[in-house]
Amino acid sequence: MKKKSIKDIAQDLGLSKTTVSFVLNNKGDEKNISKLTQEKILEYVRKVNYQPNQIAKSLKKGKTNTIGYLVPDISNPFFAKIGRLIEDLLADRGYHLIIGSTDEKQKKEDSLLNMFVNRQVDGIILASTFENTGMLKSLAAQQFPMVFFDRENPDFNGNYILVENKNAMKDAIQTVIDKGAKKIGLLSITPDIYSIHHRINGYKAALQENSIQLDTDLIRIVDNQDLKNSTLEQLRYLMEKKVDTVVFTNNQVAAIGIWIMNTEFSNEMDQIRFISFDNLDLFDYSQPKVNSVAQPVDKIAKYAVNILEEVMESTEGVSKRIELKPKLIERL
Amino acid sequence: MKKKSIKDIAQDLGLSKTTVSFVLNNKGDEKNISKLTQEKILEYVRKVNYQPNQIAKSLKKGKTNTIGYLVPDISNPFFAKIGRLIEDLLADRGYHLIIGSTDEKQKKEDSLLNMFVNRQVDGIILASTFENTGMLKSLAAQQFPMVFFDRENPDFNGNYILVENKNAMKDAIQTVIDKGAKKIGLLSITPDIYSIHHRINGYKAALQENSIQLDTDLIRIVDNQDLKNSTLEQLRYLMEKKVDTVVFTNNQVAAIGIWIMNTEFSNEMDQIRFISFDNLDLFDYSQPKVNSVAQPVDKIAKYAVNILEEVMESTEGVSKRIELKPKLIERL
DNA sequence: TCGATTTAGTAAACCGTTTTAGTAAACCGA
DNA sequence: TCGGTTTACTAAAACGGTTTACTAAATCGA
Repeated sequence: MKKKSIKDIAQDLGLSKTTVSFVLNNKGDEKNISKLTQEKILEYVRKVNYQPNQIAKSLKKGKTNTIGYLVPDISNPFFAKIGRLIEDLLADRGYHLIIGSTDEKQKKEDSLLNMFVNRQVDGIILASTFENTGMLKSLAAQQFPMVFFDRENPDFNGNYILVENKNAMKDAIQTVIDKGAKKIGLLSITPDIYSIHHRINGYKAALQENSIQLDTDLIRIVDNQDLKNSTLEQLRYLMEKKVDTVVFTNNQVAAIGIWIMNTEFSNEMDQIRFISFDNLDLFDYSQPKVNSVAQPVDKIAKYAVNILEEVMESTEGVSKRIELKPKLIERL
Repeated sequence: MKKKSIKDIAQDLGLSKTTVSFVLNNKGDEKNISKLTQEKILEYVRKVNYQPNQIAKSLKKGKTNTIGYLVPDISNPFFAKIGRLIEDLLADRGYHLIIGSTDEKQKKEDSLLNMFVNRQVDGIILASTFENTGMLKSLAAQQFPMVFFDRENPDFNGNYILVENKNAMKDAIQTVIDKGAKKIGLLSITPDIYSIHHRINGYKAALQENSIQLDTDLIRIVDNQDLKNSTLEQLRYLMEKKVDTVVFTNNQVAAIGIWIMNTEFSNEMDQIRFISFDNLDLFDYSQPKVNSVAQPVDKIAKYAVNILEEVMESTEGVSKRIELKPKLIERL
């Protein structure tokens, strides 16, 4: 018994496809289909458990009720959590999520964006690398519904859900300076990412406000291609320089960094303070204690979905920029 | 400049849709389209950056190149990680992932499965709750390509990628018994989940093999609806009973459990050993040390994709059951 | 040079919906 | 009883591709 289509149902009942379609879309009354016929159709449909083919529907309507979620890595707890929140918010509105992880690679990002568009997604929520934005520019030119989060490209007009990276980082660092920190090292992935760039600016601002001489040697960038070894190397450098504080600019370096501290430099741990942008569950357990900046993931998800919805509905281009305040969690 | 369709291209070039379609699908030579015409089409297509409408393609071909990924919670690190691995494996084969989180709720699971089917996904990879499997049974009856992982329903014939829950749990508990553990408590989410059930059986088997009297009072089940408070309550009970070891049956209870231990029972921590099924990053940092059972996520993903591919290609029903060995990580 | 074959294409049906533009019959008021 | 309105429905086009079944012209072998 293969799947029934509207055509089959119409045939079985001696009616036209049109009539069946009207009734199934609750337009029976509006279109003057008799109660009797309506009931007949609905009952039959129930009986054979008819399920409409969404693909056919999408083709005709030009709407797939699918949203693309494009992030560097869906298994990164930050992106996974926001993904889940967005999933729930969208499900209530009848949308579902198709995912793509870019690994911060521009080529992957382009090809995934292309994939999304070919699949006729109704909108995209994304944390873009903003490298070589050809594809994005073309989408923006067509007014394709998109909402960016986590990262910004100021040259690029669009909808942004961001957090106050600079200020939050500055405040976080102030907490350790208040406790006597003098030599503060920083460990980061590439500052090409806009949010990271701003966090580093926050670091610099904190030093300046406290009249601590900036030593650019203490800003260590790890190699994304070889995160583990590179982090070890850079941490070793900071340890040799006898820093009293290590600042991580995102959860990725923080997780690996603390793991390496625990395994390689466990005897120096108690002299050092840690700060991380992004909160991780493990900070609630980790030896050493870490002061962290927790991003307001619920709000990010909520704004992203709301604004995307707005963009999809409006005809003229929407362009909003929302900057949320992260929460500082002090554990030191 | 709106999107060009094959029809537009054919018109622009004074050719038929058929010819254009043949060339775009690399059937030019096979279908005897002249090199000249082929080149003309390809060049024009490149120039206007034509992108085929996948929805139309899917409708005609009855194939969407989309796989459903159905799990209790995509933001659970275990499911997020496997999701990411599957995403990559499938991307190589031209497939993409649409996701759904069930929160272990049968109703959500059913409606998401339904959604997947309506959207004509080509296959589903899922960790099912196996509660009230009406929808699943009907899918299985239609030979719908599905691969289950993490959970099993022995009444239910299908493809399973599992881990040796019972043995792995037994071995993990043996490590603490060898170090002198006598009174071992267990904290778990509902044992209705098959994998959890087996892990608890492993616990029982370990006690039996070591002639430790099973005290069912030390098996504490937390309330899924109110995880935090319930875990606190159950841990308090175990502390009062003066257990020397606490066993967590999955990452969820482990994460919350250890957090509560750290905050509420920090002074009793050093007398207690911990075991967790599922490894978490935080175990590499956490005070106390935790012996954990790490699931072979790479293998799970690889097998899931390979077998799903096999099922999708074969006409007669495939039914495989693969049981993988988890890795015991000793930190105590 | 003639019939067969090859070359280079095309028209139209189809996938499963939605939607526009109808129509035939019943009803209704004057 | 006749024209208009309402009721209850339908045929066919459309969405954007793929595929089957054709055809006209060129080429080829004997």
